[in-house]
Amino acid sequence: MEEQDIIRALAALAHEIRLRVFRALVVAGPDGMTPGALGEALSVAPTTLSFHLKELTQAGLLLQSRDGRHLIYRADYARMGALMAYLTENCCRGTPCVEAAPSCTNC
Amino acid sequence: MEEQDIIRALAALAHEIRLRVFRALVVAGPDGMTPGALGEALSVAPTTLSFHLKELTQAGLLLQSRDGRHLIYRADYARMGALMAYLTENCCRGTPCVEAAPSCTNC
DNA sequence: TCAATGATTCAAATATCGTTGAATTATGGA
DNA sequence: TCCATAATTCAACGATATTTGAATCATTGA
Repeated sequence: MEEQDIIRALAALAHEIRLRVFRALVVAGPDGMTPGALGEALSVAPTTLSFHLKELTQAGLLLQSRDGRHLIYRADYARMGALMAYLTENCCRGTPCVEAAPSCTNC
Repeated sequence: MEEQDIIRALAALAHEIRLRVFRALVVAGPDGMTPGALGEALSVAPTTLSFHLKELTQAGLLLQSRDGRHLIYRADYARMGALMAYLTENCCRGTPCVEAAPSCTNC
């Protein structure tokens, strides 16, 4: 991932609705969720949700597919992994960082 | 870290200048850097840099101290670690995530 | 105390982001 | 084909964020 891709992904996640949408989809797993289900679960208007789903998708964090008249959004785990790797790469160059991020070992 | 803290930190990092400033300070380590040195290294005007340093500091990602007439900024590794932990916490709930983020094991 | 240096704050202009309702596209079933 | 459903796109408005030069604050050394 290039610097601009990282910035785009960070910007996409740096919004209350989008962060909640992304987390909901991470929890939902491979089955993903429809905009209708997400909108109901998070109490977000269809138009507003559509705008944010587009932002997340264009940032590369979500994958979209269709099932009949439903669209299905899923978290792109590989992309999230790449973002984590980029941040971790810089985070772990110095000694203090290793001590400060012990949770990384959970992976 | 609360959701709002996470959003603030992500928003702070989601900007070209601020991401470069933060990375420069991570590389600089405990000694930190002055705004003058950062401005020269990254070719950013003093006023603009000051604005972004304030953003990063208020987001909790930087620590500020004074040495004579120089200010010294340092990356807050603990905060960065907490941010990584929050993202990792959600990232690692499902199986796909573990496979997608192998670099986490470098920590 | 005064001048010089390092850095920030302020105010104004520009650019970008976020929300909303109305209109539009896509699909499935009668 | 026609209607209902699921979701998006469009346009306009208001809210935020970013940049810039001028002014201000803090500190050191003469």
